[in-house]
Amino acid sequence: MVKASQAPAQALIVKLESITQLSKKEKQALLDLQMRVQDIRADQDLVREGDRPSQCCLIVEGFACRYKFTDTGKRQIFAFHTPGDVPDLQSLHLRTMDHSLGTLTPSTVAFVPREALLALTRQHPRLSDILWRDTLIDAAIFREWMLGIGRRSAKTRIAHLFCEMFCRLKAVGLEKNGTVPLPLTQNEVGDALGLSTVHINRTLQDLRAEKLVEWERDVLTVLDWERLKQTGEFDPLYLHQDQEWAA
Amino acid sequence: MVKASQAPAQALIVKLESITQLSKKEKQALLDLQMRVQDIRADQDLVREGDRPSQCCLIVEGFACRYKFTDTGKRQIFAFHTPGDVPDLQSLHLRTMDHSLGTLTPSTVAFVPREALLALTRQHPRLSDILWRDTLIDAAIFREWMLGIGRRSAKTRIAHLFCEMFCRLKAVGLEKNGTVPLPLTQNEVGDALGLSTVHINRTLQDLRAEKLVEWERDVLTVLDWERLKQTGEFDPLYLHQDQEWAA
DNA sequence: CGCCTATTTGATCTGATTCAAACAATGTGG
DNA sequence: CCACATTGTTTGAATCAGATCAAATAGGCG
Repeated sequence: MVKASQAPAQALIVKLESITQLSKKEKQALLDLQMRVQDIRADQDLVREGDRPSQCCLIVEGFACRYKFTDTGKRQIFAFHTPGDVPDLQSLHLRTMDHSLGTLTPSTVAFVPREALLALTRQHPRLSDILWRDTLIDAAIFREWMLGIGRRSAKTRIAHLFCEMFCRLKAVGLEKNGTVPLPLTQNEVGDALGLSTVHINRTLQDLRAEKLVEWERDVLTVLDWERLKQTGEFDPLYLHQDQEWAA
Repeated sequence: MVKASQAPAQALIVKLESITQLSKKEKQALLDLQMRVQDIRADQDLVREGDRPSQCCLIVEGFACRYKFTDTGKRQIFAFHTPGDVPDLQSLHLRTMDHSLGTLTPSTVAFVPREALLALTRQHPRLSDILWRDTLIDAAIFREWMLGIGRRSAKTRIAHLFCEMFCRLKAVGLEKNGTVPLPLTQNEVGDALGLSTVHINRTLQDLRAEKLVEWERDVLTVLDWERLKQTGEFDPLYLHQDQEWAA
């Protein structure tokens, strides 16, 4: 039981340690965090626009995304989330959800009471800073996506997304010789990049033909990092993985 | 001297009080905040991508924006900022700027040392929460813009921006019978919405013809709020002006 | 095997871009 | 106070990146 309830916190620790070193005491505080772990099917909403959640979701395993629909029924995906992420950390300080959060694959999710997290920030100001920092990086990613959607070509956008996901997954130890898990459909990528599925498909064929990446059976393989980076106009600065000031 | 140095903090207080009530002590702490006030010309950068600022900017008067260029020289504006905003509050926890911040009009800006703000968050956890909350609202606005750029038509996007600016300016007391200051060029609006200046101009003519708004000499007049809201698919939820949980 | 979901292809259409130039407003120096 | 420069708005015409519609193919799985 103890073991089972600690694995989830461990995912969070790995994620936060990809940002900065944690003290023994801080790690223990995270391990002591009250949480309810649950396995969830693919394509299930964890929180919905309009909800007033009293808990936050920690992705332990699987992929999730945040999204919202237009009045005319078009979906925009704002972010993809991977193990260790707390996609709705904003619920700590914003009562009502202005968008939804759902799983993309079968996932393990740990629900942490808002009150418990709030108490954590009071008792550990440094952890508070790190969590704040995490939401700021989240925002930086939004901006970068915005730049892509608003000003970059389809090809650049897709290459950029691949670069980003590769870096982020690598940071939490999910990269394995040039390969990361990326269990998304072309439709989902389209909704994330503001493009139609058809156009994603065609552009993907370019990228493949140019031998920059392979993307099959939910696994992304980077064949030529340098050229992919260049094609995607990718500069990882905005991911703030440098760790400075995260102390 | 005292008076002059307090006016700037007052702008911040007004802004934060549009989010939640502040105690006397908290207000005093803000008034005591160390800051250097400066008048700045239009179109000047306050902070640049790559900078490692040791201070944050408080807009006391005027309009500013955050932006970034594509490798091919296209600009995306991420946000417009108005008096009371601290557009680069993220510098509190992210060392390197991943985008730039510049004035749009002649402005008065107060520079607050990062250390002073950091100390403030340590001494006043509730102010810390409110500032964190503010950065989360910032992120919510990014998401909404993303939704617009990715999935909405030009007309909807522009109408939406007008709605948002109207609400935000009203919240800080800058609305005057259906009118708010909006000193932007069509080119700037284009760069914010991911559209060309020409297309902005043509779409604006539609909006005008439909008698939804007037926008002349830097002043936006809303003629038909209900239909403007509807055209812009505008739901102010994402601005989180409700004040709940901001305590 | 047969169902369901995802990918791929083909053909056509369109919202928005681009390029180019005219026009209007505002400010500047002589 | 006017000529002129500068910046922003408006118009027109041609073009294009990406959307849409429709249908075929391919995988995965109970």
